[in-house]
Amino acid sequence: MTVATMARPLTTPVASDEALKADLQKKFKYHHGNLRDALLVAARDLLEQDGIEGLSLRALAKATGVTQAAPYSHFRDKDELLAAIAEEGFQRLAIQMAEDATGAASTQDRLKKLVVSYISFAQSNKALFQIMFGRELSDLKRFPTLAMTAGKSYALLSSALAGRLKEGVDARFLSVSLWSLCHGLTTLVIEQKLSIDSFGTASLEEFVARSVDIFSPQLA
Amino acid sequence: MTVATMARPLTTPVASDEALKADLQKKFKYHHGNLRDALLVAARDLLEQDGIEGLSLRALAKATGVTQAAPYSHFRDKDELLAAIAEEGFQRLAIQMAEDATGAASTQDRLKKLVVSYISFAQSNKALFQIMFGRELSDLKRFPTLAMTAGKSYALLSSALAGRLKEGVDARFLSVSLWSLCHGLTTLVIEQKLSIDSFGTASLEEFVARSVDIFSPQLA
DNA sequence: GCTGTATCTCAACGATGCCAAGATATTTTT
DNA sequence: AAAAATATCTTGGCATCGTTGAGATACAGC
Repeated sequence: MTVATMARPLTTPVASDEALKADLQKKFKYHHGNLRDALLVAARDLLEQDGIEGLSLRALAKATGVTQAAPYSHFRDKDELLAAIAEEGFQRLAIQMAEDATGAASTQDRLKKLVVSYISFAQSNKALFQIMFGRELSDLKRFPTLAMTAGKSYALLSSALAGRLKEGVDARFLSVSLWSLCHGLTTLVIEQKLSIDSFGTASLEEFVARSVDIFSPQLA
Repeated sequence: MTVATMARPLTTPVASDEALKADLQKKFKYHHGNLRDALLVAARDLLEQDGIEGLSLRALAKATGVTQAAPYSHFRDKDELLAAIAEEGFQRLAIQMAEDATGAASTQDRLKKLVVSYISFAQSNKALFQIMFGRELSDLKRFPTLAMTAGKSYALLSSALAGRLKEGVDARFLSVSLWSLCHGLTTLVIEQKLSIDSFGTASLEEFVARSVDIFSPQLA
């Protein structure tokens, strides 16, 4: 949350909520003046409130005080909007992970912190995470920058492992393996396929710690 | 595929495609006679052809030669249909996994075969798998049998580990951990978040084998 | 100031999930 | 066997959604 407002160098820059609100206070103009950003901000709010189902272009238009067709001046279709949202999400995820993992004592510790951060992000941004990794973005080829941005969080995991592996261990194999565990646990928790009662906030960290420990013998 | 036609003791029994086709050949009656099953079969076909987006109640109605509102005599809403589809999917998944893992030489071998079976199922039934584990089924409380059936495939993994752990290793922890890795890898592959070029059909099995080997030190 | 472009409104299309009322077949009851 | 009750399907319609085309209005560059 604060992460996003603090970190401004996004490829899809979004005005802070405060500045945006001031923008909306301006006397009504035929031209909104900042509709694209307003839509993205409204989308973030709508996602938090009503989840992924509540996010419709019409609802977004109404939230920004504009007619249904207006968004189409800034996004070719809904997918393009979702791609923008997802890309911002990937940026925030990578930033939060990097932040949360600073000052790690060891490679293992860094891995644990990265994974916990990943899961935490998903938990506090469930709908956003679903957009980022769901099947709403069908044509990945349409949004080439998306895949690149999405790779940043994986790169954090991957580079945390690089050069710290026991001889003979394939780096790519191990990082994909760990990412799979991380991502699988996340989606299962988010989608409530795991009885969460056995994972309190604290015990989830412990779970991650023990999981990463399984990978430790592969490290130098 | 053949698994489903061979194994008939499903909680939601579905007539075989052949028998169903014969059913449809019958002279048209005002009462369809077997609409519920026909809808589920048509849904399976539609899912394979057009994916999850193409699966609409209206398309299903048209496919079974019936008007839009007819399905509502058998399913309260779309979610109830999806739940039935998902439940059948979970049954098939568990059956296939059990089949594919028979005759395993060791615990490790059995685990590998179970995981590979899981991924294979998802690959050859992408849309179905998405329904099973996606967010379409919002209210899990509405379909209490679903969670139970869904647990069967996990139970296979879990019981393959039971009693074969090194002393001091928590069974639940390890099975959830392995399942997370399995499920995460699956969704990432399915959703094309992993560059698949590095995973041929053969090399994916090898990847799974190596992943399971990471867990081996935890086994007795 | 004029022109061109970007932005937004208006009205509409087709598709979707869903529902109420009625018609028709099947089952149950008498 | 006749009648009543129920299950199943049709008809017509509602609201919502993404999307589009035509036109109005503001803005930018000349």
